[in-house]
Amino acid sequence: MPLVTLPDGAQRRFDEPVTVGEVAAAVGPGLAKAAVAGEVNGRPVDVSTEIDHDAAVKIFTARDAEGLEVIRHSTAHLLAQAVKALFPEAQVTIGPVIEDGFYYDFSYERPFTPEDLEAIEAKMRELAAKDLPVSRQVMARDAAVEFFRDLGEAYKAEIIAEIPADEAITLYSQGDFVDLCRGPHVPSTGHLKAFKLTKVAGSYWRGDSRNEMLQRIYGTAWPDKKALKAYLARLEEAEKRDHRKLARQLDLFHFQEEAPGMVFWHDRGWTLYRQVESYVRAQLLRHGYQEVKTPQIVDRSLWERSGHWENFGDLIFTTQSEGRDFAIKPMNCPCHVQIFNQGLKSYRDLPLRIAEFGSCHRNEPSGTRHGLMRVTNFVQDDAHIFCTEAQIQDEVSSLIDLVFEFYRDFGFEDVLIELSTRPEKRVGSDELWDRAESALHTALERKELPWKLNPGEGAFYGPKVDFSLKDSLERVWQCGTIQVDFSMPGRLGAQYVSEEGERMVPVMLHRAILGSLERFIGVLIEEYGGWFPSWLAPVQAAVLSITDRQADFAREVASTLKNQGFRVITDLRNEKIGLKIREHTLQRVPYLLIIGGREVESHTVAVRSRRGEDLGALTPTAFAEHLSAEIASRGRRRLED
RNA sequence: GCCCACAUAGCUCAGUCGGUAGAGCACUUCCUUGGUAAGGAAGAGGUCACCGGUUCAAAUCCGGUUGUGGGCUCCA
Repeated sequence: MPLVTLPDGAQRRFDEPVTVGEVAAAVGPGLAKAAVAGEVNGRPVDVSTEIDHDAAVKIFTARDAEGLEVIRHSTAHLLAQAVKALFPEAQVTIGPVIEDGFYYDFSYERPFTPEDLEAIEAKMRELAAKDLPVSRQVMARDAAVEFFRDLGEAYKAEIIAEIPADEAITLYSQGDFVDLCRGPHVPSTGHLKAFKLTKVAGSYWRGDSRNEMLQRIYGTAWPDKKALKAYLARLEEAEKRDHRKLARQLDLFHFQEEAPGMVFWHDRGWTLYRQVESYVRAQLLRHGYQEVKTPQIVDRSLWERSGHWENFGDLIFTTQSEGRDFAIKPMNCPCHVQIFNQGLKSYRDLPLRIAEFGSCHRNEPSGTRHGLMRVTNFVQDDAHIFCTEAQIQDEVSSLIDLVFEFYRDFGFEDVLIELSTRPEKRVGSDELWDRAESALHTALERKELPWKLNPGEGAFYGPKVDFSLKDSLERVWQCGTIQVDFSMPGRLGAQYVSEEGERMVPVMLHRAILGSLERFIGVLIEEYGGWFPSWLAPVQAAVLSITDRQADFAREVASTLKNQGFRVITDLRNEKIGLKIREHTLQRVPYLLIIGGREVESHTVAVRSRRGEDLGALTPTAFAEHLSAEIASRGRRRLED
């Protein structure tokens, strides 16, 4: 006699065990038809799952996040079914749900072509239209291994063989296709109505580059056609914000073949870069940092002592001169230790914060470069904090605050935090790692921020907390990082004299907040879609004349504003005002100051925002005051408001 | 490094079956001095990424290299 409690608190008693689908039917026929999965006492289940005890039951449709996830998962199975139907030799491996969709990895003798993809998608539609029932069955592990081995599915058999022997395995089948799966799944393929295969790619079996390459097919799935269309439109919009595309349109920077992964910054891009740099520099001053500059090329022996040569030797650019081997600096920390090592330090000097806009070169594996996001030559807003073990907690804690202050000032709210712990290949004793990891862990816990654990992903010298931001296509890029390092100061001979007069080895915190200025600016460009707030905009105002007769006054207004430190250009060309407005608006210049006969007469400028708003006539002084206030508030207050 | 795709004028792109290349915008010159998102006319502009092969003939077919894009792996 199960008593079923629904999410709204309503209860229903059934005389006999019922399925989730029957519960849905009891609520209403519409729900029964739309149900794709359910939840019994918090456990995700199929619509066909039987309930024989009192239980809290939820029923999911395509409109629920949980239901959509089931749809995507089931669409991945549909994809596998279609591939097996068209390419019987292909072997299935795994097919998880990801953001906005799913993928499935296949082992096949050749890569799938775009034409294959079309054929597969057509087959998927055909199978969905047949509305094949999806059924679940339980099998003993060993039997399941044998079952898949007989089918010639070596990968599936390998996966199952790793599940404990006493665990029962669930299999889902639709038509003649059977797959290992925890479920739940939609009751029948007819529930899969809006999907599209998006791309083919290679991927390694078990994500290990030593393994064979599989063929991965990506797809997206939605509750209905309208949502699918909206998603595709959103993708298209996001592509317009691609920083590489905007770089060309806004004349920010370029790359060329002769210097792969190294930026040629144009005037406007470099202006943006300098604004970001000035912001950081001002913050360094406020927060007790020294700013230093260290050499670009340093004898290889220093990198051998620091351990970088051993760990990253193949990625370090080198150069020889007069029989000496130099490394082109791949990072700044060993150099900062050299500065620390000059003169004997006292515990009174700690914490000592050494910052640098450090230009680094790394010969990244080909295939990893990506616009500004992953480059060969980049500048870190790097700093190393030398401190005692007792000071770690406070330093890390204020660093986390600082990271969030920076990101907020640039307009980022969506920050992902990860704690990465000791990797297999590392230096330092386990006891040191315990202390370093717990320092970061405690700091995060005290902030009560959401964060994710990344076991084994730390640097070779210490654990780290990473802060990541997303680009326009929701790709995640690591920007900020805070790392605790008990090893390198000792390796490189850093010491200070303690209160007791003993020589001690300091702890070193590595930290970057923006990460690389290149990457950060890449994300920044996409975040704003090129519509930078005035404090960052490469050009803050353009003075446009209507005819030649206003040229002198226009020049005068521009030079007055420039003398006050504003970034202003003039456009005195013999062109119609409409064309000038169009061009500077497309360049996203925040304010257009238009000068015709009337303005010359009244000593004003007609102000137009890049959004097309007419802000009326202002004297140059009044405009300057407004713009100053807007810049000082970092865009939180706009002249247009 | 691995898998797939791509590389044609400054930009965005077309170029069929292998027969020495085309558009729009931008650029230059001239006309136009026009009040809030494209005024008009004319002109110039290409070793079809690079190297090699097949062919009477290659932007086009084949191989390689480099770069770029989408993923995978990596990222101190």
